[in-house]
Amino acid sequence: MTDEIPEVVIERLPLYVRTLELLVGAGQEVISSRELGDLLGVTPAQIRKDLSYFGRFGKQGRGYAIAALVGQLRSILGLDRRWRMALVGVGHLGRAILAYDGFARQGFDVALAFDADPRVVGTVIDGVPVHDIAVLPDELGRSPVDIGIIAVPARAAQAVADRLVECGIFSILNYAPATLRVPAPVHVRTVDPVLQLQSMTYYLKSAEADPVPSGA
Amino acid sequence: MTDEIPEVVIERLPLYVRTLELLVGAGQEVISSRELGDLLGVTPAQIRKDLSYFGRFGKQGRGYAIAALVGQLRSILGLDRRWRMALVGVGHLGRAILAYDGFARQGFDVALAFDADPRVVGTVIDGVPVHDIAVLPDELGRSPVDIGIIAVPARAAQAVADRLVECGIFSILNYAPATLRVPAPVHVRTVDPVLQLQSMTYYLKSAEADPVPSGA
DNA sequence: TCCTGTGAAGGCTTTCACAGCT
DNA sequence: AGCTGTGAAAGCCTTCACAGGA
Repeated sequence: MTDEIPEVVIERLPLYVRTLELLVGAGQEVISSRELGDLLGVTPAQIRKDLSYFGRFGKQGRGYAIAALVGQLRSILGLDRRWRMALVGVGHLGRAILAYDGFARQGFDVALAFDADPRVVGTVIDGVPVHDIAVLPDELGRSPVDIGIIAVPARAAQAVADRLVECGIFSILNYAPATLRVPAPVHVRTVDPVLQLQSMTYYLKSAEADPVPSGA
Repeated sequence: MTDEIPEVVIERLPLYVRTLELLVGAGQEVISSRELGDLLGVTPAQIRKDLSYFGRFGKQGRGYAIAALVGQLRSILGLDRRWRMALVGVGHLGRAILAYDGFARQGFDVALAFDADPRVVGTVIDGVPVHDIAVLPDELGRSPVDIGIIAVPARAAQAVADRLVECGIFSILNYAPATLRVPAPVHVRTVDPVLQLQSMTYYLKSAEADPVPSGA
């Protein structure tokens, strides 16, 4: 009964949370949709509509009590608990992920790691044990996680995704430059800065051809 | 006269290019919109519609000549040349970016770097000279770049973005967990895996409450 | 027969605009 | 007066469905 809230709305909520938490830290107690919209670069109507999917959090004439709203949104998003993640691939990128403390600071713990290279299997990196990818099902059975992180070469990414799905993983954060096909209930988010650069160049190119974008 | 091609379309083109290049490498010469759609998880109609914004690249009854299509798309996106980038922030993340060869392999060169820390200013990391952020305008005047990469702490990100914009930068790849406000002609793409995790947990949470997603 | 290119339809998302509460 | 919550309108994007070419 996940009553059809548009995915775009869900994807904006973390943005609201982040900015509201900054305001809490700054001591602000109340904010209007207009003010929050200005900070985020979205329209006030969009903020009000988004929030209205989940309840009535505001006070007419005043705005939203920031601390209370943050609490509600964190609870809606499931950010009121910690989440366990398994990392697959401990090459350059995987190691950077293990060394990064930003996930843990936000409640996401990398609990275990996997790799195919026998030279790293059995080691512990930044406190995280590295297992052989072959024992993925065993280890995830013993020590279940909520989220899988893929940090392997593109050519291996689909096979890893398939295995994670087989192990009952429903959420995948994919760092490989590959399009992953997964069954419907599984969610994939891909981190791919090259793809992002490759779409920005379209506008750079157009701008060069037409240095005054307003004209003609 | 950038005749209003929806941004979502532009953002899909690099995806098409990537998959088509894989097929070229595998020796395939022709592909139908249905086949490409299957590989990418999008509808054939969407692929045909997207491509139709730019021309008529297909042959009825046959499909698209892959090599030719890749060439067209790369040219449309501006991927038929190299692009110069400036990195701001050479902390952990910035160094990982400098060490990463994936940008250069795709035609994006980090030409120079900036930081505020006097201990790194003047050094050369992975072949890239690190300048003081204070001389950003001078250095970019001397050695212009097309794209700025922000890899500084969130609290400093907006100020860096403002400076890059002042220096005439129109494209920014932002790794800081911050919402950047920039004037209209400037494009920002943000890389923020935490935000992506924070929206996936919504679905994990719902699934736990309702283990059989299909039921009433 | 197979598949593209494309108007039209359909569906989804954003924005408007205002009743109603503080 | 100020601001929310929300139906309705507008706008945008995707999908349909088919004419027409190979």
